[in-house]
Amino acid sequence: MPELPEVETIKRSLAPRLLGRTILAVEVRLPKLLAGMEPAALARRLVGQVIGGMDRRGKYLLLELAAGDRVAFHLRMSGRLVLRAAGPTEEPHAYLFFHLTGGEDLVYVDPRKFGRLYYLSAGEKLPPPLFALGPEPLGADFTPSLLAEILAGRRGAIKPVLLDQRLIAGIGNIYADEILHRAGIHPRRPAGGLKEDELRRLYDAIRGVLTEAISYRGTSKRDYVDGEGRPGDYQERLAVYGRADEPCRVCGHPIRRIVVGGRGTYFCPVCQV
DNA sequence: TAAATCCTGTCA
DNA sequence: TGACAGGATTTA
Repeated sequence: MPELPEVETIKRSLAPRLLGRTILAVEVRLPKLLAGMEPAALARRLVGQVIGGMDRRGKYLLLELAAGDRVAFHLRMSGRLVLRAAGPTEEPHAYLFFHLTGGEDLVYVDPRKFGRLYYLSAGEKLPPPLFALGPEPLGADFTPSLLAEILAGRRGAIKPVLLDQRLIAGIGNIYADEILHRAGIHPRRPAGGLKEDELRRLYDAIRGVLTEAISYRGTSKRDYVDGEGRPGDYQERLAVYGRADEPCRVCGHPIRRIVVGGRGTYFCPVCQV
């Protein structure tokens, strides 16, 4: 579900409200969420710890504990992390509860059960999926020349490259399509074959689309809400994603849907070459 | 490079 | 009823 702008929005909505709170109890209703760890072991580690802040790496949401340990959430397709008043819940897909001081619970809800949680001890090496992440596309070190390096020599289509978290961290299916439309690049173009001006447009589109989407607090197509349960607004700004047969906002030609790298892909056959 | 897999919900 | 869904890993 959530891509970089959505995870960033959740982080911003939760961070000020979680800061300084103590975890009183942990309740796990879906053990497989824990990626190998026993529910009792997680509770042992967390109870009594004070929350020091939140961070984001790619699509991972990091809950930072005052002692230096961290909890990494990956929400995958349908995960939500929300802070709300404590109390018994029979909500069908609420699978993890952090009971906090201040009378609120941090609750993880995930109908499709794809999400995962990793406990990261202070100073410990990151587990493979986090360790292997590519650069942050909004970070200072993500430069046009770094993008050129990442794409150089790749014969595969550009869209799956944008989706590969080991190459660039945080772009998902919605924003890959939006970025390629803004850049005027066909999703099946070989990644290593872009001309210099196309590379520059792609770079600007990556930073521009992601930054704009954050300012609109993410895209809510179905499940996504921020840490307070509020949907985002960027769905109203989407140029191509989910708009098959509707007119391109730039040229009026109908948007097409194809499959690229196994993912539904929306693009304008006139604007994107 | 593609398909299967993990899951449930929604929509045509 | 079948197709599809904002993700990622494993297998062929």
